Amino acid sequence: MQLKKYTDYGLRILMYLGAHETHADAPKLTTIRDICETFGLSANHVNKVVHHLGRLQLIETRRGKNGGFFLAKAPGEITLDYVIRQLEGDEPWIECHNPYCVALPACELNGIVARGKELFYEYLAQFTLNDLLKKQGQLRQIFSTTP
Amino acid sequence: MQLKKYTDYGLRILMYLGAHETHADAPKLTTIRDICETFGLSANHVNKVVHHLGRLQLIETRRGKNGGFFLAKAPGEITLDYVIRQLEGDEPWIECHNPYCVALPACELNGIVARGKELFYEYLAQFTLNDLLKKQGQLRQIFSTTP
DNA sequence: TCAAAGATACATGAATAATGCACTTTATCA
DNA sequence: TGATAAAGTGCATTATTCATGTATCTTTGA
Repeated sequence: MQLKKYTDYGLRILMYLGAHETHADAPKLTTIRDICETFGLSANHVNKVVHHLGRLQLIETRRGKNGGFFLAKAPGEITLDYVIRQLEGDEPWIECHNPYCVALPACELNGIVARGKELFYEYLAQFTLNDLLKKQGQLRQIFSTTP
Repeated sequence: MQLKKYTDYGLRILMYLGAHETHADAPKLTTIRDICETFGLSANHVNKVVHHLGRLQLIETRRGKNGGFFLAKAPGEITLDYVIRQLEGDEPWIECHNPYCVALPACELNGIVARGKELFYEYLAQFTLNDLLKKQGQLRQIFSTTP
C-alpha cells in the first residue's frame, strides 16, 4: 500500500515547476533533463510522467529545440487529489468483484473501504500545489544547487 | 494502490468465523481447509494469514487433531483499522526519506499524505467486525453452501 | 502411535512497476 | 535547409513485491 514512484515523480515535477514560477522573465523552459539532473531520476520514466501531465493539461509541453514545459495553470488551481488520482489510477482499493469472493452479495467491506478511500481524496482536495510551495525560497535554492 | 490479497484474506477469515459465531454449541473448530474450500484459496497463503491473525490475538489457534481456530474476541471488539493496519503493514504511503528526494527538507507533501492516511484509518476505526456481519444470516448461508 | 491439524522455512511463479533502448516527430537556429 | 535539441511513442528488459507451492516439523487427540 504505497503510491507509485510514478505519482511521486509527477508531484515533484510540479513542485519544481512551481518553485521556478515566480520568475516572470523565465526565458528558458524546464526540460526533462533538468528534472532528471535535479532529482537523479531516469529520463525514460520522467518522460512518461511529463507526457501524462501534459495530457492532463496540468503542464504545457513544447517540442523542438528550446522546448520544454511549464505549468499550464496557477499553482492554486492544481489540487493534489486530482494529480494523485490521475497519476496513480483510480481503481478500488479492495477487489471484491464476483466471482472472486463468494461473500460479495452480503459483504459490507467494499463499501467501507471505498468510502475511506474517498475521505482520503477529499482531504487531499483541500490542498493545492501552492501548499507544496510554502517554502518556495528554500525549494528554489535546493533545486538550483543540486545538479 | 490496493490492499494486498493477504489483507483481504484475513478479513474474510474473520468474517467467516464471525458468521459462525452464534453457534454457541459449535463443537467443531474452523480449519484452514474449511476456509480454502469456501473461498477457493490456496492453503499455503491462508496458512500464513491464519498464523498472523493468531499472533495478533484476534483468533485462537489449536494445533493437533480436531484443531483449528476461532475468534479470540467479540466481533464488536475487532476494529477494521487494526486488522488492516496490521495485515497490510503500516508503512508510509509515500517515500520521502533522504537522500531519495532532494526536496525533502522543504517538502510539505509527506505530511499531507501521512495525514490523509491517518484519516483513512480513523474512518475504518469506526467499524468493527460486527459491521461486516450485518447480513449474518445470508453470509452463513453462502458459506455453508459453497464448498 | 498414528493421523490431523497448525507452524515454519525455503523455493518458485506471477504480476506489475520501474527502467532502458531505439526510433519518430517537431521546432528552432545557424 | 540541414543540424540539433527537445518531446512523443512503442517495445524490451529488469527489479520488486506479492502470491503460491513444496517440504518438513511440531503438537495434540483418539
